[in-house]
Amino acid sequence: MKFSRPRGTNDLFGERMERWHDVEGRIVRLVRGYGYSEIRTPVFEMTDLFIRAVGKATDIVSKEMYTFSDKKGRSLTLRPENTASVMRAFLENGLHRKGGISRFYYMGPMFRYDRPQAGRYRQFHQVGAEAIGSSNPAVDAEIIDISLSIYSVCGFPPLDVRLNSVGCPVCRPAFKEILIRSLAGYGDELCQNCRERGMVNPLRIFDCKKCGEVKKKLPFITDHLCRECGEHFSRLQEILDGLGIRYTLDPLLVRGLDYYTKTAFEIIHPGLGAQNALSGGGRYDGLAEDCGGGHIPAVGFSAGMERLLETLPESFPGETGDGRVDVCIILIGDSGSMQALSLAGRLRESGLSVLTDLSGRSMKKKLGAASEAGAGFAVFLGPDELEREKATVKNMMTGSQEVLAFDGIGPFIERERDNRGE
RNA sequence: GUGGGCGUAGCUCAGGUGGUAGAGCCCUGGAUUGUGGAUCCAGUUGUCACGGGUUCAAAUCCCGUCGUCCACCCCA
Repeated sequence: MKFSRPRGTNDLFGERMERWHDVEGRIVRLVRGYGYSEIRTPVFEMTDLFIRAVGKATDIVSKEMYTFSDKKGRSLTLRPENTASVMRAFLENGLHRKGGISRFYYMGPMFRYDRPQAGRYRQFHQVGAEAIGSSNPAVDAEIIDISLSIYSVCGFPPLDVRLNSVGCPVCRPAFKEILIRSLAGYGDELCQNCRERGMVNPLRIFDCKKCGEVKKKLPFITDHLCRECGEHFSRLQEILDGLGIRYTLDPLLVRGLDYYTKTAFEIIHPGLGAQNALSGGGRYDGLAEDCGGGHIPAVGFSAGMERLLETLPESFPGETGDGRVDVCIILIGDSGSMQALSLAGRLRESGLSVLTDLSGRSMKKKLGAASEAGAGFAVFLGPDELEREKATVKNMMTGSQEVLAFDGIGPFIERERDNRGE
């Protein structure tokens, strides 16, 4: 084979594709139940949007973007995440003028140039939701509630939410100062990497897996939040408590995108290996302004589809399973293709899903394939039938069969299925 | 970007210390001339990832490349 798929991408088909659809369907029903409507934004945007929104110094922007120039020399980038696009679309379409809270969900491919690994791909898929236009911590709670429910509707046992507040432009810079001062005392104990990034973004040290000992001794941002952030955070916890939503406070939790303010959360799963985050999200009250809009507070989350599918529990209540095809029309002999297709069309009009087998293989193979496709009925069309303008209909369950005129096949199948109480 | 394991049939994998490739599943045909899920019989399937080197001889040893998996890192 001359061509292979680009590194870190996947071909989706067969059972996996079916399960994907099933999961997507459940999630869509769920979020629509919360009043969220779908938004689809382009898979590529002007590069500057991501630089401004996600942050120049983040790993995503500095080394993971698929950036290219179009024929007019404009710099475009395949979206590494979707929140920036949703905010851009929100502002560009003047949706801020509608007032109230705008609630959107999205699903689709994202692109990051990373070394592929368990649960990490260069093209991966996210489903997420954004609630734009409110600073009420109750909306944060709604978002956390939804992101947890995604897993419960897919049959997951209750998962752990790690929760933190990352402050805002008022308190975070002050905390950074405190942190940097504190870090100075532990210079030799930090790993090489952390010593370097300590200058650029000291908060990221909390992400490091090696510097565990030092992390415990550092000050926590939650002890240094400004009045507004502190109140928001404690109010959120009250609401979550009241709703019975369980969470674990994690003062070490930080987010890798610069736009986050106040609430930050992550849902993790132990079965994923190193890439253990199933979903993550938080508040981004400054993003609208970064994108050239006014002050518009917002919260959202995003979940990785591949990671969800890879950890889907055995108990996943899969949809009906078999029976995807109602009827298989089996042509016998080498004439009559047209009649077979025409009959299939008629049956489809009556609402049945129909597969045709016009291959020259053996009867045994054709019936076997029909059975595997889950067909409840096989319709034989051979020289005898064609001559009499009839077809033999076989009930695959009972094995009984009858010769019927073309017009009678649809009603017959319906009757047979009713008898079975379907 | 760094490190390690692995690349043999469509799939899962055998192929001690070098001698030109195998099994199961799948697929196809038959036993059953136009009737499935079982059984039995027969058959097809390969640039042994790619390129180079060592050798009379390489799937096997060496080097490189690519892919894949895992970890670092990062994050969904």
